[in-house]
Amino acid sequence: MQNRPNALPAADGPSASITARALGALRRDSDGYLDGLNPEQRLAVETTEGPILVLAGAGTGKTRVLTTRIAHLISTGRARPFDILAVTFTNKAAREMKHRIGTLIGPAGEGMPWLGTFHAIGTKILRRHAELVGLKSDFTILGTDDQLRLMKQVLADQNIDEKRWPARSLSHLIDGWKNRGLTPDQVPPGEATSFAFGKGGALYTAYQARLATLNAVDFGDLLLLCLKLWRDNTDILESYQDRFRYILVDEYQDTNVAQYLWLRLLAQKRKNVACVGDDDQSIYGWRGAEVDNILRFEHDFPGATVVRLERNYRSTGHILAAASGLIAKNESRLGKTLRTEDEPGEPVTVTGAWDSEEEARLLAEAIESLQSKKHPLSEIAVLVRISAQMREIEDRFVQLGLPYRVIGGPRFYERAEIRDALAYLRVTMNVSDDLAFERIVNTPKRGLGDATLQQLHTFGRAERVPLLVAARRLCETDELKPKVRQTLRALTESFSRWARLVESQPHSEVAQTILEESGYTEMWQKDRSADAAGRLENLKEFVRSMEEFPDMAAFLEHVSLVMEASEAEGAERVSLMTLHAAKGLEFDTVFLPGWEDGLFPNQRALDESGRAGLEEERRLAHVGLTRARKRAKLSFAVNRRIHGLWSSTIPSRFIDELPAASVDVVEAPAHYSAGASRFDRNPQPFGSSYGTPGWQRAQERTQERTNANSGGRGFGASPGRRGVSSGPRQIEGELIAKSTGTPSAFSEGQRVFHTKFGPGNVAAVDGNKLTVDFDKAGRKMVLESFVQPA
DNA sequence: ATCAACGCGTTTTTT
DNA sequence: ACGCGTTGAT
Repeated sequence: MQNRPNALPAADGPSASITARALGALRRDSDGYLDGLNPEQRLAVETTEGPILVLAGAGTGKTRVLTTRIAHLISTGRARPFDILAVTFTNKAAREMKHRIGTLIGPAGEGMPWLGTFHAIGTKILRRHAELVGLKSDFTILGTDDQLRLMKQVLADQNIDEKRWPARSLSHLIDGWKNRGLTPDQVPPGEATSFAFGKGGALYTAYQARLATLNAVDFGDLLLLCLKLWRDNTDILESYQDRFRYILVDEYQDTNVAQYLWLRLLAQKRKNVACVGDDDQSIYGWRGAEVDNILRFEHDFPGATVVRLERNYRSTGHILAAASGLIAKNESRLGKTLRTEDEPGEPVTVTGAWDSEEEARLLAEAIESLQSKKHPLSEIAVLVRISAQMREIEDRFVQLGLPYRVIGGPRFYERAEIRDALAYLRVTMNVSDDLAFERIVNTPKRGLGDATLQQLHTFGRAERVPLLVAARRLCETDELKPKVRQTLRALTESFSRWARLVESQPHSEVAQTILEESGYTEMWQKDRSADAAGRLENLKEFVRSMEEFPDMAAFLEHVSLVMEASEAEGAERVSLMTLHAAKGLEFDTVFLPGWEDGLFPNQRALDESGRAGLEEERRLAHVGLTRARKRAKLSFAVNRRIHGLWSSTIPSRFIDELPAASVDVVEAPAHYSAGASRFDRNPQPFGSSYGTPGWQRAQERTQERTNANSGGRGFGASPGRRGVSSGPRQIEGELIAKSTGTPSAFSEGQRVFHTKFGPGNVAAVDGNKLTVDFDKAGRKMVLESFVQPA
């Protein structure tokens, strides 16, 4: 261990004098914020000088260390709030940190101007020096959708077939380069040729040029342009190096190369950089995170102190043992062993189900049983590998009337109506926001179609003016048809009027006016589809949320960086989310369904990234297990529908990797059971027995304990055939009826549901065509395959 | 302009 | 299977 207390002379000159530290110690005692830290945590807080890596295992008090460290720096007088740079990945994490610092040292922590996400801080820096990287300081930040639209334009400009070379791929490619800190001229020649017959690099250049003319940046640029700024202007770099006396980084294992370079440039001079993270929780490799950054820390920052936080304050012994045993199978890790002083608690359970539907049912039943034992639903979570698993589980919850909420669903600001509303505001605030203008020029429909837009583009490009200005000018000419000219003039005049309104009225009222006068609200009011009401609701919430900001510009800035919904908390509900969304959360009871090879570990991760992919999947499993305080319940299904096809699956290899002593195999209720062999990892008929790995031994152990009958052998039914062992259930009848496809499954007067038109009654049947009177949409002729019996 | 039919992709998700 | 965006017919 190279950990040493910071009793050695501080390399940093007189600022850390003995008296200063003695005074600090004095204040420290009175504040008492160090009380209750364990020795490792304390070391992590008090080692203020020089590079330090804090390896904080799950539930070891990571955030506490981070916030206490900041409090310590401030209250010992080593730094003032604005001397500290503290970066996080998500706005949520930044908010939480601000809040906790506030409770720790009171209002003194309020003014931490440099606590925020990489992107927020990058934005702040770029706005100050925009002209040095070819921007104006009021540049717009493009979201993913704008980025894609721009990408399409670039491809069209270069006459590249978008079918063959989709904009999405190009977007990925360029994002990948930006994640690695590469500007167009730095892209390795071999890679630049990999898209559209060698045009990859040229397209990147063209895309950047388009961004520049729009005075816009994408998310990657927020970091990349900082790098450029600092490399080209050493004096500015130095001013930031001096400004940030202490640097703290949260979730260091999630940093990508660009972020690493960004940090390294800033930390180079003072080297007071504290990175907190956990290599065992690195689960974002697929979006550019480099586990290597954390694995290489000691190499990158020679003489770094490494502190391991291994005492877990969250989970019981069995849960921790299961998680530790599993993660120990990974080779690329720095190595930590979590320990707890908590009791062993309940073993982790493993349950096999015949199919995913039975799995969902067992899961819901287990939750109901917990509920009846007075376990709060808010302390129960279901964590799935992929979102597609959610549907069946939700169906079950809905049937049982179990209240649940999905965490990390479609984000508020990504909803179409919100993006439309934002586009109106953006154009109002900035006439040259062409992308926003294009989005709403014909929303609601005003008869301004492609042809008109094309004209605007041509004119705008020729005159080098934004689309809105082009529209204004074109209205002065005779080049437009009278009708088009009139609507277009009305629109441009509206925007001018709204822009003036911004000067004189509260911004949320202006927004309200814009939405009404533009006909946007009306568009949704007229819309009879099922979700229109929800959209109007969202718009209302959107306008309301603006009031929290001083002005329109501040609001737009916030929105472009913060893509989160403010969801009502605290309701008594089960939480349902992906494993990724669960990072950082904890619950008393955690259900982990779908532990099957191919699903988890995910086949695609395996195919694309091989061993590294498997290890990342294993880390994901580790993250899942360590979310649980008291109970972790794994399950798998032996049959699952994948892309619509039923296929048989085998239990996840991760199950075998769990330490048997901490795992209980739980039988599904008897009437569904086809015998113990349901758990065979090789579910061919008459189960050819390949190895009989550890977890079956665990099963035997349980069987002894529960005296269960283990008489079965093989499946008795071919894997594809359903319903043999799962008992009579109505759902299956329905499925069979659907798949056998009788010609006239519907009859007059029947109640049906159409995905677009909602519920209605069948008025007439004609072969596979139905005439339906919909409750909201009126009488329509629809194909049978578009409706379901309701 | 609207709606049905066709085709495609389909892990995870933040900023 | 399913949900999407795009195409093609009215």
